[in-house]
Amino acid sequence: MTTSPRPTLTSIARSLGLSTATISNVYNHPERVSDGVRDRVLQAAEAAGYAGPDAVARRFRRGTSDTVGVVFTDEMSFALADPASVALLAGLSTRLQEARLNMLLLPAGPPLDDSRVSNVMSAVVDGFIFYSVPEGDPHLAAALRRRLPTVVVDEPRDSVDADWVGLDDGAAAADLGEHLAHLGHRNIGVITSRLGRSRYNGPADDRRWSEAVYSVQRNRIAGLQSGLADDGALFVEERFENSVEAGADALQALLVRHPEVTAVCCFGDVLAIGALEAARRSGLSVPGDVTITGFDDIPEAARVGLTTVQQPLAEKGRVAGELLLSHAHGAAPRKRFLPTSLEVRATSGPPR
Amino acid sequence: MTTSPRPTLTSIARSLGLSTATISNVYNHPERVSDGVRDRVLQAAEAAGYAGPDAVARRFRRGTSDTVGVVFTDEMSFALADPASVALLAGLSTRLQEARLNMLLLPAGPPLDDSRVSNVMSAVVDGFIFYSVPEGDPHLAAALRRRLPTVVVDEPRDSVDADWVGLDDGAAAADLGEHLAHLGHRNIGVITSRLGRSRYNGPADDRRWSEAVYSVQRNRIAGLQSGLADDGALFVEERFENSVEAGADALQALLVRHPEVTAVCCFGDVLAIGALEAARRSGLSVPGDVTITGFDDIPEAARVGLTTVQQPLAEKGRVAGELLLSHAHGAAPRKRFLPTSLEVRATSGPPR
DNA sequence: CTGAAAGCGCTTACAG
DNA sequence: CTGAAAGCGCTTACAG
Repeated sequence: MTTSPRPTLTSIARSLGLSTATISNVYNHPERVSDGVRDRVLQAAEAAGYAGPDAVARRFRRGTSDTVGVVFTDEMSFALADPASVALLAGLSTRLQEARLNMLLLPAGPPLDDSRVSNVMSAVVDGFIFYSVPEGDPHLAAALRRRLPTVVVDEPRDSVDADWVGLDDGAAAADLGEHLAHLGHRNIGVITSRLGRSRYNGPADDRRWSEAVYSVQRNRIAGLQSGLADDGALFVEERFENSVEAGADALQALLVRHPEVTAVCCFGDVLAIGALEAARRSGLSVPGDVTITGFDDIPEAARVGLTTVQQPLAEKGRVAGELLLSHAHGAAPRKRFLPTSLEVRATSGPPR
Repeated sequence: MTTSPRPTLTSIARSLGLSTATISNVYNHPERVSDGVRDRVLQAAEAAGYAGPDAVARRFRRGTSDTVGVVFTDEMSFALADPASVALLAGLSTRLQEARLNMLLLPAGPPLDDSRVSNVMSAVVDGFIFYSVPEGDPHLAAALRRRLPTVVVDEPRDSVDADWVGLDDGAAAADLGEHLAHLGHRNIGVITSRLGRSRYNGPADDRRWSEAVYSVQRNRIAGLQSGLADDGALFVEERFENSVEAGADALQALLVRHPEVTAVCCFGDVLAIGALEAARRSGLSVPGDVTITGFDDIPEAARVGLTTVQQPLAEKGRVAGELLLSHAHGAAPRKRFLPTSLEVRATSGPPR
């Protein structure tokens, strides 16, 4: 409205013939200021359109941001499309809100456009949560270089000098493998989201495995294998995206390529729900014609009767927040394993 | 590791006998610096554990934050529990990411603890998105006072001098009312999330309506009423939370209180999915015994065959971002209505 | 209760 | 290609 330059604490002080310290006190320590002065200041501020001390300047002066950066692998809209990551976020937000910290969402973005600059370097935060980024992620490296408290969720687990929370994916997958072996399955399909950095959809051959940078998937495959009887065989179908559509598509491809498959493990409930849809559309009965299992146990899993590996999603977020808040500089990295459990429901059964 | 004070641009400059301008240039305009100097600086920085110019100071100096604050009604974990708001967030993030802006999540939080301070006042942002906050929300008022570009999504629509994007809720609900009237329904139950600020679960009586501060719900009720034949009657059940559990619970209560009800409109798919569950558990067939409809059209709605009002959720987020980015100071507030459509699926039919 | 002054860490014209 | 210097808007001891 006014065309005069934006009002500042200094300009208010000058216009009133007061010191900046007094104006500052009106906003930060009102009890140190006399009522008369306070009212005059507030009134003048109102008139000048001054909404209080500038947020950036105050943060700068204070040296703290009361904000935590949350970094996802690539586009945020992908992360938000999976109820599993959203549940994690919800748990994290609960813990951070208790500490009156805000969450800054930082998409790690596609590679790095200009070689050196990451969002992460310029983010105004007091710490970072990294959610499931690949090994050797440059954003994570950048965060670590800033020497801000940093917690990694899920992956990478071992290759990084930071606190970590996640699952024993190998053991969880082994349980699942045993369940399937007991039911009598020998030829098992696997639907996994991306193993490597490059966009690829198709069967995961040795080359894909050799460039795999997502350790969670690697550990699950190894676990499955170990949980199956010795004669169990795994046929892995990879999709770049973790979506219902990708799951549906992958199931089709898998059954065409490997008709001998009697059970399909999806490394995420969202993929499994897609697989279930595809099976239904193809007229296949589940688990009669094919057993389908998931991972995560999102709310919809129970509603559709999906057999899945339950993991405490919100709790994982809460623990991530806790690790961040209790971070001690220079301490050895802490690794927190959360329990999983196999939820056997209606989509798994013996092969025909 | 080092116990020396945290390195700064100035300390690096001094240790190298260079000016701060040169160090700054190494990070911000590397092409202006000779290779030799750049290498020396980078090496010294590495050795000193200097990760580049301090984010807060740089933001302060630049006067911009490259960040947008997103404000929800109360706890963030509630917002994240509804796929509808998550889809909105995803759409918003898409648009903001294009503009290389980050998202800061700001829970509006329970009332205000200390009377004057809102998260919103101290948030380091260049603008705000408010998502579905009640009329007279103090956080929204605080944001407006900061004179930062602000966009309101859904509500409040009219009482606020800010850009807005949302639906014609009245018209959408009227369509739904007509659909139900055509099918032959006369006694319609409604399940709505909170109407007022106070925590209340039960039938929405006149007192509740008189203190209603969420205009979306008011408009939907009015629309439903107008879409129904003159002899149509509405029985409204209110729940404070917008969750599957609340929907299930509300359906039970509604059918006990009003056995004459043959159709139930839920003002959110999440509530509807809960209602569907409750109906199934009670052995009621849908739509044979009771018609159930939703609102939003989240992905799960199609999968369970829910008749619902479709709204373009991600698009709404994208438009919100667009309005924010194209905000012109002092311009008249813009109001963008997005189209809705009635998706008639399997959960609605004629009463028996 | 109020004020004078330093300084948080940086970037940006500008001069050389 | 490099440097000297101003200044972004604020808060905090400290003195009075």
